[in-house]
Amino acid sequence: MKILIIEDEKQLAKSMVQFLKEQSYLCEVAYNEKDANEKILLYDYDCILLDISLPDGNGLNILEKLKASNKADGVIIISARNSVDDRIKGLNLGADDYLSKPFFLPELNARVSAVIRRKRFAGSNKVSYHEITVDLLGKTVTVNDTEVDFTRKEFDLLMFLISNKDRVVSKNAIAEHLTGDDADLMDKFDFIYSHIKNLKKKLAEAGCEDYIKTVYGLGYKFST
Amino acid sequence: MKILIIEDEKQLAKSMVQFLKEQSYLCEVAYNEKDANEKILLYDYDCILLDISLPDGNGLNILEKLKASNKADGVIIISARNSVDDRIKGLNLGADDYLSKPFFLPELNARVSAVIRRKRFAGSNKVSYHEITVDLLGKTVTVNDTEVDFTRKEFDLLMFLISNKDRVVSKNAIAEHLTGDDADLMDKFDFIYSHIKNLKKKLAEAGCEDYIKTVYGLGYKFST
DNA sequence: TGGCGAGTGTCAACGTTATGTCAGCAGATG
DNA sequence: CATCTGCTGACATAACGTTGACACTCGCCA
Repeated sequence: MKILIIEDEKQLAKSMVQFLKEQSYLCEVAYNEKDANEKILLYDYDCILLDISLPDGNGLNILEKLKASNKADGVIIISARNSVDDRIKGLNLGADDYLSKPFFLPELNARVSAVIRRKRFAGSNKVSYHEITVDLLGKTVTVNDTEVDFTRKEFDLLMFLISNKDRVVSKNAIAEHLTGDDADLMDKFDFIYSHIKNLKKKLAEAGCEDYIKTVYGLGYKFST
Repeated sequence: MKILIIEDEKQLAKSMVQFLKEQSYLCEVAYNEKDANEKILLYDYDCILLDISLPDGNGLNILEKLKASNKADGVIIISARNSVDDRIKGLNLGADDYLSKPFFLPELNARVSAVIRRKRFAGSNKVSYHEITVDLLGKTVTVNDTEVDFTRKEFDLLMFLISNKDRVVSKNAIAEHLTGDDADLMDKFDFIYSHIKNLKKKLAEAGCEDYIKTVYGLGYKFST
């Protein structure tokens, strides 16, 4: 189990490392954004402890990058107790959890192991549904062994629907998922209608009709 | 999405309910352990907000019971800032998250939706009653393996009746449940007659007659 | 740099569905 | 029987979803 600690307070970072090592985790530390980005490229961590308030840039930037490359899973945000907004932004950006400074080390441990436990059940890089296969890493979709082109938003939307197959996803959830956290878009659903429309169209052209069902008053559901 | 709030400070409970209702969650409140245990038996909640320090017994008891009956998933512990030990105990007992008092309501919301989002990946959520099966996530109802279409209100109503099976539910309770908190509708029952009528009709068409019984002067009862 | 084009979000008009209201009738109650 | 409660179908309308056309943005390449 490998953990990345992104934290500029060296003393704190040190004691975290020491403590987590005792729990037999492998730890690496990044003291700034640049450092962190490099490490993230090099290795897939099981858990990332991210201090939101770094000196050389907001930690949210890192989180955004993580999310963009589908690695935001397993991130625990660490923040000063008063920056509630950042924490909420972080959670909405896909962070798994957060911890307020100052915290107790046993608490850190409880959270880290909870996150790792959770990630185990997350699964692989390909998601299939009948004749549709989505490759998360390659960002491609194949229907009956033919590759179909989707734009990025369409891809994200399809992903989101498929990974929630047989469940109704609310438009709120979709908006949240597609925009990250663009407050302006959160309560406007027109753009969702647009994407749903395009997605349905492309799927239909590929021979997949009626997979996306609208659930009146609630949202959409991917099912047969 | 249904949330149970276990909290003895009535004023706080009230503002939580108000806020969460705005986010379109259905809320119920229990002010003490006894009350809480009863409600937990009656319904599967999507999320339980549990104040650890209740007057009539430690909230951890409730959590232990929840865990014993496999319902600890989705519990968010609420505790006074200083009782760190309780929080750690809670997390180790399987609670999903915690929140320190005092907290900001948007933070509550972020955590609740995170917990619910997480639960989505746990597996489907179904409730059965004889030949009727209700899929809460898929928002579908199957009767003898045939899917039956219900509108949202009908679905909610059916859910409410089933989750109170064998008990008389007053029209007041139904109105409260269906409208959220629309004061205009609270004392008008015509719309309930309407929904009951439609519900009965659709159930009858699917082969389920006489499940919904009228209790003159009191309300309705779902039973065989 | 400036212009092109795909990708995204906005909008208005329209079709669809759900939901509450009502008036009158039916059934229960005492 | 008088009264109160509940049932029903028809209806208005508000909420919702769909569509196509369009405007804006942003990366890309000349």
